[in-house]
Amino acid sequence: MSCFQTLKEKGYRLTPQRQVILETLHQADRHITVENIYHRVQARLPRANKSTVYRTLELLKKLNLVAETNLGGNSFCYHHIEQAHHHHLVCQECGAIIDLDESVLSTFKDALLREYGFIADLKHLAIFGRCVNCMK
Amino acid sequence: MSCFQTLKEKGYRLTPQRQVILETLHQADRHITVENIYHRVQARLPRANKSTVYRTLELLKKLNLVAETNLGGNSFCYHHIEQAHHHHLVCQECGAIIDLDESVLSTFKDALLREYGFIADLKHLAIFGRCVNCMK
DNA sequence: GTGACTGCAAACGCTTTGCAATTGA
DNA sequence: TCAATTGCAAAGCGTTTGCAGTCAC
Repeated sequence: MSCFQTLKEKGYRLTPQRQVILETLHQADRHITVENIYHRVQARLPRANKSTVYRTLELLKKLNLVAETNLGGNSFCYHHIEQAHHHHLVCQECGAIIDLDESVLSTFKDALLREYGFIADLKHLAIFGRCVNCMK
Repeated sequence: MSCFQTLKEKGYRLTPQRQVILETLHQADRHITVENIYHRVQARLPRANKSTVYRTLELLKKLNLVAETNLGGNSFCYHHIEQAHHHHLVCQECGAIIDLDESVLSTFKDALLREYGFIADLKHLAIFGRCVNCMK
């Protein structure tokens, strides 16, 4: 996996814990909570500790390998940064989470740059509202 | 203040604590943290307790009188919902928070409705990125 | 071999809750 | 009056940290 290389290149060690956490993030095709990551890691490395998960996520965030998102709960969600969809429409009624393509945002980003000189980093965006089904 | 009426109409009591909290939210022209609200309330009601602030904010949220926003820190920010600016551009470099007008978002919201049938509730939006000054 | 990394346990900060006393209507 | 509301203290929960032992390189 390419992120294994990235770790090594930057001088970080490729420990089993980090491998499993990275693989977990890849396998989870969408957002995933710390709790969830921890459980999946523990299934493969029973002695693994939650602090390691937190510390690894912090490292991966720093290396821009994962993105941190607040989807409305008390805890954060994470996803691997190479994934196709980086944006979420979160239905506040049924909790559905719809992936949103980058392309939809381009005109909006352009407007922000034009009007405010602001370079929007929309990797972590979550938009709240009500989905099609709940509008019926 | 109109929100005093709203409280009463819905059968809630207008206590001094709630008055002061509401006034504090009005006086704070922008987002304000629980900690900040608490300090301002305490200045006027020395015996006031932080749980009261939390409980009042929860009530006001339920009544749609205040909006809760996560501006990136560990704690949430609040602002009175009648205010003109509901959106924030948060500079991840210098921490600057720029108010963003609703109008900029209208085309974006329209696109979401058109493409996904999704009614976006953009009252609480915070957009991360880099501001003009930090781009120099 | 050695410093980066981990597990453990304890601390931390924000938020919530149970309960008895208080108070607005 | 009396249920809604408050203050207080304690618990809850996600996250962070200090440290001694371990392990990748």
